[in-house]
Amino acid sequence: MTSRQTRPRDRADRGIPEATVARLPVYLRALSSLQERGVATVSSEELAAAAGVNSAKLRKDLSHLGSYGTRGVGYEVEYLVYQISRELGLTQDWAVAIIGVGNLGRALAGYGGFASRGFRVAGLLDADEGIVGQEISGMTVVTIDRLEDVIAEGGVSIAVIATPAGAAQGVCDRVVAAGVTSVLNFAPVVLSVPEGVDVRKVDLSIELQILAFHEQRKAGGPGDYEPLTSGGTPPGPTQYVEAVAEA
Amino acid sequence: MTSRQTRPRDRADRGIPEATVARLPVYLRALSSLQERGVATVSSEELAAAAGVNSAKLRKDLSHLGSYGTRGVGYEVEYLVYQISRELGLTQDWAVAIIGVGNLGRALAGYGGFASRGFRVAGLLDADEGIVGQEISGMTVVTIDRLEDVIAEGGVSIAVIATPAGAAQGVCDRVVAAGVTSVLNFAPVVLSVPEGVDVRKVDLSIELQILAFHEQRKAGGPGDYEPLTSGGTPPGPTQYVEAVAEA
DNA sequence: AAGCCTTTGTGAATACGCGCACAAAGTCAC
DNA sequence: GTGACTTTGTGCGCGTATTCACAAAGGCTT
Repeated sequence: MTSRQTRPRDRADRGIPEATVARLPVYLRALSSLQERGVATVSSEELAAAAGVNSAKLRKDLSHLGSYGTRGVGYEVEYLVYQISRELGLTQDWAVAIIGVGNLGRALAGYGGFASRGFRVAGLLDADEGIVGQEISGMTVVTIDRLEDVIAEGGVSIAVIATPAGAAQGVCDRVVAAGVTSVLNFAPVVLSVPEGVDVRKVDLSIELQILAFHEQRKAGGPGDYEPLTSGGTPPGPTQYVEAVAEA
Repeated sequence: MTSRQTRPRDRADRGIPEATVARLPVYLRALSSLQERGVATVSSEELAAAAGVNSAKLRKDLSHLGSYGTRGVGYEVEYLVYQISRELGLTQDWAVAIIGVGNLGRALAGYGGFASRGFRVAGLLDADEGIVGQEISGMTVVTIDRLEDVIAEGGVSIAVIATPAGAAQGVCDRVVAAGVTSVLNFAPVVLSVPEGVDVRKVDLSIELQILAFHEQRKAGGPGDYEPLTSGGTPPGPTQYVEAVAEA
């Protein structure tokens, strides 16, 4: 799961609910796919199926952008693509800096989904001098020392943090000080940022843990194992791992 | 953002709300960090701050697991770590197969957060014969032809799909047929699966698009650009890209 | 042992999101 | 031009999530 850390409330948001915003990219993807197949018009029912959502929800989401459908017919694919892109701000291009060029940073640098949506990688930065200077996906890795320069010169407004956990907060502080107001964080830490800065987090192991929870449920649930002290107070310094084996 | 595709409703869930489940891994991470620093006891206020949530929410979340706190004192870190781990099913270990060993698959294979949470990578698979046989993070990449074998022999119950979009649904069908009931999908497509199978999706470009939306808002919003035909009906086959330049 | 102080656990109020179901609006056939 | 049919846009009710605020519970000091 990913979560927003900042802006718990902000309903001067031009009225578009956060839940809707989160789904617009999904609709956009489905629409692009239809467009490639030469489909000109689509009904809410069809598009909803392609996006994996309820059709009433889809219509309500789209209604927040304005009335772009034709009753009895559906939505014009190309027009809708444009309207959603515009609403999401994808008609302008965004410069992003990727900080941390480990395995994940490399994967991100080569990810095609960025360029195709108007995101331009303005810099790859790393602290490891062994990596600095390497060529990754056609870009040369720059030393972290030049972070502020890269942000200023590239007009970077979004930073992607793919560093180890320990380095993330420090990097975050620096990019924010350099004027970045949106951060996509892959490091497994909760970043703290000043008011007005948006942070979104992607955490691979959290997703797996949520799946494990449901998987366990299907298999019978943790109820198989009784609570240690039935009902009661936390015991002293016990090895809880042993307790599992014992049950 | 990541989203659940299946199980829109399932309130025989032992009563633990989905929103709570999604936060438990975050608490667990914060607690582990405290544990490393040798902290024995933590108040809901402190832990909530570390996890980036409201303290009342934290307490209510934890109350769903039972009463593991001591009034006037707080929660015993080690005990809470154990209880959350147990609830999430992390006290047993889970075998996962990673399908698709591109940049992202490689990053996932080397991700330390898996092993430390009880997730064991039982196989790396790819369709590209040029990659099959390579050694990645101490594992040999196996051909996708042996997918069913790897799943059966490794006792895999969770599949991680990191293939190109076009291959994802096919791979998904195969892993489900082979008995996998939880799928973590990194491919930019909506997977369709039978009832009873959980799918979670992680989409890097969606996260960026959501950030772009908020970033645009801060900068003045898309209202700068007027709707094309003010108020009205979708026009014919126009180049909307031009329309932006014109505004 | 009594009282003060801290912190939990939860009732109650509020906000939010979802999906049904239907009226309004438009198309298409004849 | 008229009527039947399709599909949008949305009012409404329901369940879930979030937050506040406080009583109950326990520890600690004297």
